[in-house]
Amino acid sequence: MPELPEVEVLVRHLHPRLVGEVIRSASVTDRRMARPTPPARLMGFLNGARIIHVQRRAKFILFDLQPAGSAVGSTTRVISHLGMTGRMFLQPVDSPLPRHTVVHWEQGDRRFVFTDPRRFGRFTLDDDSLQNLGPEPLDPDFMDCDLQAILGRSRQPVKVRLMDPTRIAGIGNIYASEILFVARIHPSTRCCDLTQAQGLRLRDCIRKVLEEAVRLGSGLDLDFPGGEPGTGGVFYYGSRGAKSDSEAPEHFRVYDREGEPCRVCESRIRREVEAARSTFFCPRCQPPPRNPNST
DNA sequence: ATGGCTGTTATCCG
DNA sequence: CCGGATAACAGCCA
Repeated sequence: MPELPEVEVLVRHLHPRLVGEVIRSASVTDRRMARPTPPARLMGFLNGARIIHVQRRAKFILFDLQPAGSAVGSTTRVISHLGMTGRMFLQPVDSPLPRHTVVHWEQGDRRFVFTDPRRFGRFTLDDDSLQNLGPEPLDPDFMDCDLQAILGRSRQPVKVRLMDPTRIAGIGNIYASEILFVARIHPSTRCCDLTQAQGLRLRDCIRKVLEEAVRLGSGLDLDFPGGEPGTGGVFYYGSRGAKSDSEAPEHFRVYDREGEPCRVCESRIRREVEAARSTFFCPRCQPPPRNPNST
């Protein structure tokens, strides 16, 4: 369940371990992940390339590579996405290749591995997905943006729009619910009915909730003793997928807590479906919007 | 055991 | 153009 915070934590983990390394024996085993780039072309770029930079944009992970034999300063960018089930980690080169490995290479004495059982992810040279992304919630100037203007005067529920990457980058299904709870805004509130105060509060809560999640995730050890997640540390720190509390440092406020007591007022958390996605909220802390015509 | 649910996003419709 | 539905897929849980 990688959303912005998980991807941010992963990138902070990978950056110092990858930058400066030279890629050997790269293999891209799934052409759907690489589409529309032919896997052979991608492997050609990877082999012998030096990793110059690893960064996050929205939920995308960008690898800037200096291909073998090319001048210093000329880089090629690989755009990757974890989809719903993607994982990236390093393992000893003599470890068995995990199931569902879609990309792997050797660097130094370790192997970089990208696994994705559901194969909703990407690993490609095609940068189209980067063209229409909204502002980054963790950028300093995000706190100056006019969120009401960004969301627009749409009748669409605010929860659905929060998850629209062309409006704001990086908010997925889990954090959309979490953010609206902290902002005390009902998820089905139409964007056009948001008050100015709600717009300001929502912007501040987006930042606050995502920053907090990054901070929680930053304490995790992503070096897995056996070379594979689940054998030691953890990558996903959501409520699903965690085998124990120690593997789930994050306690969601509302997500996946239907029927459980609100941590603020003890009302039962409710689940509703917006645009075919589960949405969780507290009916008391997040009252439905008053009909704007009634006053 | 079967079927319904799941993190994302691109693409298809009306 | 907008918004809703669907598809891509495997695993997990009831």
